[in-house]
Amino acid sequence: MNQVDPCQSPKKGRPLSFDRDVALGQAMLLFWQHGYEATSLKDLTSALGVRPSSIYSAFGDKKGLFLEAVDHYLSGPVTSETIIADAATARDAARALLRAAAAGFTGTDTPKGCLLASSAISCSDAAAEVKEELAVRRRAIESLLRRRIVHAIRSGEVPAESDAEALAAHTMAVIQGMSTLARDGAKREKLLRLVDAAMLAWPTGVNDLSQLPKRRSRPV
Amino acid sequence: MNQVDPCQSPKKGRPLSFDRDVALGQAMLLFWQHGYEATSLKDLTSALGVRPSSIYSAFGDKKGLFLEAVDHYLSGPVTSETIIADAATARDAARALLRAAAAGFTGTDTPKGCLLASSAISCSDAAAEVKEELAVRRRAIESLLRRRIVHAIRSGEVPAESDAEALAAHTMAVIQGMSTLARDGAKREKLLRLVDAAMLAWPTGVNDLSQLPKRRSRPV
DNA sequence: TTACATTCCTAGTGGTTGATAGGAAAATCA
DNA sequence: TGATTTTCCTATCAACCACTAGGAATGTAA
Repeated sequence: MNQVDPCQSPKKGRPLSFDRDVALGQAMLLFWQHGYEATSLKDLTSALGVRPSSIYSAFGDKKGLFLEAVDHYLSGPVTSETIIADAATARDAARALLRAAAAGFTGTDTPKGCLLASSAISCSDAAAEVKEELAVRRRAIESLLRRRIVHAIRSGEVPAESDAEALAAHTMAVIQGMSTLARDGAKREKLLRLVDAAMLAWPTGVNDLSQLPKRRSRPV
Repeated sequence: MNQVDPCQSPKKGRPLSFDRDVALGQAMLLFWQHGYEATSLKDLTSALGVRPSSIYSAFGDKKGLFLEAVDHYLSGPVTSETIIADAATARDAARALLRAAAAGFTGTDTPKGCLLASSAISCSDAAAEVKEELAVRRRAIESLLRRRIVHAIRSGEVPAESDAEALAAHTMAVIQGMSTLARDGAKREKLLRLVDAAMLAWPTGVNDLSQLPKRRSRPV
């Protein structure tokens, strides 16, 4: 109780010589490009301009730095969660996710592909925990999308005979596959056409509310 | 000229103490599970029961062993090439590829996922050549499928307004995405339903010859 | 039996890995 | 100023990495 925000009262000892968020951004880019295990401490110290002991005192160990870099990657104004929550329909949610992925995986000033999808697909036994942490985050996005589709089926927005789990898994598979295609050199325009092809897997019947005229906010 | 098959005339020196194909199979399983860089020479020598010097004299170096293991992985009675060539339609080719992937990525006595899709997605600069070799093989499969679809469009089997490149890329993305899903624990039954969902992206109009009665081999 | 060709085994190479010990430096607080 | 707290820098650790030199072992050919 009576605990003050430590960010308002300056700490006592020697201040950090580097910006923690900037360092995380640099580390994120390195892990994004080369993956978790292939990014060495030497790579990190060189890019961040920070000595090893400072990294260890600030982030614990390499795994801690990586997981914070992943959170840095997943944070931001637009996330999978906000995309799914803000979409008008479940189908729009999937399409928005796919389009955001196509764009994000082919940025001009970032590595190609997806950090979440490519940085620890295969690894040594020593990095098994890191791999599982990424899997947890991937499954969380898939689960969120699946629940959105289930809700859409219950409300009649999506035909009842649709397979929510399969639709969500298909969307996630396309996202992760696009990461590899982007790393292999696929251009953004190709990925966007891939997205259009993938979206044909979604039912567009009479039950698709997005095809119907909008209901007025106040009934007449 | 007058060169005899060296396999028929036994070589002179001390014979190999191990079966080369068996060793390749073991190496393939290790690379399949842990990827290229995370599989160490120690792992290989332990599993293969072969000393380092023997590995290097037989396969050159780690990269040579890996690439031969990849060829071992891609060889076999059923390959992507045979699947695409044997399919009745382009749509059947894609579906057969996807189903074979779903089954192959969830084998009970093999690692989960796809060696081609997971063993060198991200790597250090030292392994860039290996990564590119895998990308070449992935692109070859995609190119084969795309040409099959282009041919199908020209023959009227697939609607003319279809995007062959996008359909092929979508199929490859789903395959690579299923590899990650399988590694994350997805069961075969789930992947097969994912395949059914993905195949809904294919046009099934009046131009789909697979929906029409088969033409007799001899015209009446 | 001898010569030769090839492989195997032992023991190591230099280099890199992630991580750390110990003391100097830089800030606040009294 | 002097005490305290925290971080930074130098130097280094043991373990592991892919890889190899050199000689013993094991086969064929004459």
